[in-house]
Amino acid sequence: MPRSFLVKKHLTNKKPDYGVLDSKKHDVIHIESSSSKLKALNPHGTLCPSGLSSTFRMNPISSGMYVPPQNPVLGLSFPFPVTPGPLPDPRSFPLSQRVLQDRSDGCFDCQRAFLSFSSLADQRQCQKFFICKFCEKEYVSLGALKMHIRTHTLPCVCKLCGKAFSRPWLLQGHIRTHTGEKPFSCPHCSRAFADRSNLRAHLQTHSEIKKYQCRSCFKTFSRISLLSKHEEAGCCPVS
DNA sequence: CTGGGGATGGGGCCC
DNA sequence: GGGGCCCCATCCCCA
Repeated sequence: MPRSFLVKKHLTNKKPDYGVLDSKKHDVIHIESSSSKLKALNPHGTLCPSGLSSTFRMNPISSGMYVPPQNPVLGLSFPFPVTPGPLPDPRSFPLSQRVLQDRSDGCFDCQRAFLSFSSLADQRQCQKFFICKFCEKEYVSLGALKMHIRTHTLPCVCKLCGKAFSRPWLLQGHIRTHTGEKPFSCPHCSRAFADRSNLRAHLQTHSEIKKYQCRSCFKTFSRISLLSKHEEAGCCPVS
């Protein structure tokens, strides 16, 4: 359920070793482009001896993508599309790749590796990140991090069954499963729900035109999950 | 297999 | 900065 633009998630299964990062600041590699040519620079701005040919290799799985060897500090790879001429705006990348682009937009004051194109160098900015000590997720604000940490500490405990939740209102919703309280009523039928989101999903069942439509057969569905199942069944091959 | 309800998770926004 | 709420998403289960 990757939805947030704030949380930084690791694209690869291998997580970065921040301890190593802290101790080997000088090993961070800065990768730049010159037109369509790529070169690897060290933090001092000088060309890495290995140069492009030994720094990048073609991804055997995804043609058209260059996948550099894992960053020696972060243990991460930085895949990005290869396009001759002007390089694309990273914001146009799929979110999964944009996360890595965002991650790379730090500076050496932050002791973070970064990956950028020279055409976008002026867009680079110093940006602090707040890292969860439990799972290493990164957040752009301390408040967001504190909120996230609650998902680990689970401070809200149900007195009736002992189940713990990260937020008071999650506990409140859970308590309704004990009390049977259903404050959210459907205006079209007699049904009532304990959760507003579930009422919203229910309201879709009253609508002739559902929110989610198949691109192939134009059949509509009340939930994205139902549409996904429909597409996976083969009605709407992904173009 | 499909559609829908129940329960829950998590980031964002507002006060 | 914290709490409450919103919205979206997902998983599980059942008819």
